Amino acid sequence: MELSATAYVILGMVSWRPMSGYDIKQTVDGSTRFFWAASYSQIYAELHRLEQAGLLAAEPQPTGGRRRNLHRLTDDGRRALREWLEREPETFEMRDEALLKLFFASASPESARTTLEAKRRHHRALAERLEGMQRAGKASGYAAIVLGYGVECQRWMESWCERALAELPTGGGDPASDEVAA
Amino acid sequence: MELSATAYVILGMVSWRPMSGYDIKQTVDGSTRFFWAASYSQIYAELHRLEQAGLLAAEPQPTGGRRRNLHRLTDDGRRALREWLEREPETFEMRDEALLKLFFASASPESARTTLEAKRRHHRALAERLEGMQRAGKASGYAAIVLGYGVECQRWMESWCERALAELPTGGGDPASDEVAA
DNA sequence: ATAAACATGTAACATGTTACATGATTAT
DNA sequence: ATAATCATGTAACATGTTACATGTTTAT
Repeated sequence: MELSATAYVILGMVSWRPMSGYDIKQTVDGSTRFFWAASYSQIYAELHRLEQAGLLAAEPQPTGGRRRNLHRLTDDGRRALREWLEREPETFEMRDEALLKLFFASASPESARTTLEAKRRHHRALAERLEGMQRAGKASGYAAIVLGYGVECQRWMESWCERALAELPTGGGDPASDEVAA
Repeated sequence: MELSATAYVILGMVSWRPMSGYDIKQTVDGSTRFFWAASYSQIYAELHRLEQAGLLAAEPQPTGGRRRNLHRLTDDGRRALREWLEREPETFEMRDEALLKLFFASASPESARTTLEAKRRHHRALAERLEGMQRAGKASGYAAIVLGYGVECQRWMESWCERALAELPTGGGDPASDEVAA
């Protein structure tokens, strides 16, 4: 049975404690979002699929008249999570529009500087947000290790932008004619 | 008129020189692939759309009986590319399955080490490939700047994995109980 | 001869986002 | 009262991948 990586995000989250779909979304937004996002529609759809596959069990826990389903791992679910953890990670993707713009900047050399400045601001803002989470003691254990990665990675990217800006030729000139050999 | 970022990859590529769809795919695979990938189906579909929108013009250039279309930027196409370059970059995404596995490693603590080792190997291999491209003088100008980013970024990630491995508690113990506050 | 590379496309599928739709509870 | 938050879903759309389909030219 093939599961999407997003399914494993859900299995991993409920391995900590039983959660509702809403809880999962909040926790994803406050943690894995920076290296693995998920929307409500995806979460609720996966939740139903995992239920049907017997990897999760739902317990209705209404608060007054407001319905709520608490999802918990079944034994099969815990086994599936462990098997996934023990397989080699496959997906590593980056989509960085700023890098793309810098790559093609020869079509508008003045854009290189503003693109790099925007990228630097982006990484700084994200780094500060993640540092705030560290200071607030939001994460512990492996989650804290990954949070540390996030902070350092964003700071590295920010400082790279600073270095690149310093090395950029002033006056809008081209850093040698640009091209990639096919 | 809203264009996808992949459309701008195509506009950017043909801004260097007229190319066929096949050329574009080869060049993407040898360059932007690491921060912006594109498949043949996407490229040919976008090519038709850009043609229809008047941003590209196709020139049939068959080699004997083998058909081939050379695509070049129109004035509108060059304008669209420049306008895009001058707008703020928006998309910055990472999908890192290794980080996800590390994040949930408390469900199988022995997996943390093997996940980190796999991630380290991945970054090293990619860094070496990109360094090979640098040595081969594959890129110049802005493309070379971006290639430098790729190399340094992969090396940074590799060295982070080494540090994390060194700090990982031996014997499969948990680095404090893990959790993220909602 | 044969394989690799050149060249263009379609169809089916998978994944993921945004907008829409609904309704309850809690805080101001 | 009213807004924010909790809570669950559907529908339409956008994006992107893989497999399939076809045929030519060049290198071995």
